[in-house]
Amino acid sequence: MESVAAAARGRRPEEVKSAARVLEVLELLGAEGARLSLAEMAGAMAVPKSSLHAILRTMEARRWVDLDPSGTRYSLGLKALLTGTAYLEGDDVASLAGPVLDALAEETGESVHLGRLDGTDVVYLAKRESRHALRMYSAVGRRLPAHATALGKAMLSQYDAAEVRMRLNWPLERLTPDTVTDPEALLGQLAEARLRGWAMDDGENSPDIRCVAVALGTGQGGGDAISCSAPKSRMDDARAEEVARAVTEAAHSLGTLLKRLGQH
Amino acid sequence: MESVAAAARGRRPEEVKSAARVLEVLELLGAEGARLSLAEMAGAMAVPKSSLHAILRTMEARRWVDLDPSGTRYSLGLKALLTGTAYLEGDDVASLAGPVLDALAEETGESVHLGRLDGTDVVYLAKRESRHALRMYSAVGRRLPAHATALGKAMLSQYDAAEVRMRLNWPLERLTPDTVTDPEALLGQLAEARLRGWAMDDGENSPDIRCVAVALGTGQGGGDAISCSAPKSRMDDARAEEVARAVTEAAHSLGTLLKRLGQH
DNA sequence: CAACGTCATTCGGTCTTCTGAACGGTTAAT
DNA sequence: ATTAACCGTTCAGAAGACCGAATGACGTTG
Repeated sequence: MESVAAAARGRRPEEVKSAARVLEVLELLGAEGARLSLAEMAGAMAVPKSSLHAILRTMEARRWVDLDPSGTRYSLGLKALLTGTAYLEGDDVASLAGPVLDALAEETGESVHLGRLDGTDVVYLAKRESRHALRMYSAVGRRLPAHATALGKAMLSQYDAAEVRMRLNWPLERLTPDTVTDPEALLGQLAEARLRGWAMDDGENSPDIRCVAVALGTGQGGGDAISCSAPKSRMDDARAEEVARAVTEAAHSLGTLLKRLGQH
Repeated sequence: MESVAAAARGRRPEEVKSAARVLEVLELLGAEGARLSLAEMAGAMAVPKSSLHAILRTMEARRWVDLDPSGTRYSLGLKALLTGTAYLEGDDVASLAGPVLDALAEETGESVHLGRLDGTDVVYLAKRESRHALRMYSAVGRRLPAHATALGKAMLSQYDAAEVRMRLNWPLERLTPDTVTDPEALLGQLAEARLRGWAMDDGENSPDIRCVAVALGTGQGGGDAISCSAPKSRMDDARAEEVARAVTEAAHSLGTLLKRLGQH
């Protein structure tokens, strides 16, 4: 008894338990397709059913989660809609990026993304879909490990090797056979990206997709980057360089817009 | 002492306090522009600063809220992005509506919305912007009182008068000089909308904007509707009828898609 | 320069939530 | 029909969050 209490007292309770659990529920329902039962969620979160039950009732009363007609499966509720779009509206980069992304998507004809580095992950802030039938899957708000994406490598290449070693989670997670997991190989790619000004991903997070990305100059909050993705069949090396020029130009023009905004 | 405890015991604690507060924080930061200090939020929510402090620390650690460099103003964090888009992805209506809205926006050249009834409010699920320079402001996730929007009236017109009287909050809130707040006038408009198949809003939530809406046949979850909005200068009565035909057609084709999905 | 206003933050006693086991309901398989 | 395996839900003891006042750190104003 004593030892457990002492251990718990040792580290300050920096977290409010039920607050953290509310957030975990939202992350879980957001990540998985949704449609989870209370017992499934309790299992996934390693939380007693009875505790989660009270929390879900609170969330349901406020319409942050919905309950199936059957009363047994939870999904995100209508109130959850508000937060995502509100984040984007309040963000300078995301709200200025719209026209720039439109133009880049128009020029290249391929899928275009704006991403932000968050810890070891890249988060998609905005996208424009390719007009081709064959295109990559992605969604605003979704995360991928930074080391396996062009966006992530473009942003990581702004830091020096020591900093990169500290920021990433070693060993690196493997998503496809082509994911770069060797530290030296990754640092080599980052150095190369720094020199030439753009980064590339060659089937490292989804097979058959190649992607080219350029970081925005503004080091604001860890960094943002713009990318352009296409199936390998439409992105050979020559085409990649061509696309890289267009992406660089887009990143530069967005960077200029942001600087102008910063000076009022 | 006893009386307070007894009163508290009388009603079951249906809500987990800190869970509810987390949600309130998200709603507050989502609704206001954001950038609120701890003291401001504590004031707005009628919660002690010290209690809110612990909750905000939890939310910040998990990146659901961000703290200014100055360390004194909170805004929504990156994790908040996930929920909104995930809700839309998991929703059959919203995910099927894309092409239908595209076509309607193309055909009319005006702003087009998909909305859902939630209590007394309409929530925007998706939008397509007008190609005209002069256009209405709106955002996915935002709410407006149902009685002051074409979308809301289209959905309310599916219920009978008694049900409508129960569902709305009386007296009706006034948003503009033209907002209909008289019960009989509103019920009259709903009856008219039911007969002709579409509802109209004439500057009732934003001055100078007219809007035409049609409910989807599927009574699924309170109801959804599609609308088309334009400044009065581009939407006289004749044009409104023309637009109503196009919106009706779009609503019908989306309804058909949904029925097909329902039958597998 | 000092006094003030505002801000986030800490601290211990009290009250709430959390918890694990038991309950009643529904569906599926035997 | 009976069993079994889920589901959500309840309850009283135990653990932890909540609260108000006091503190420290700013930046601003007189």
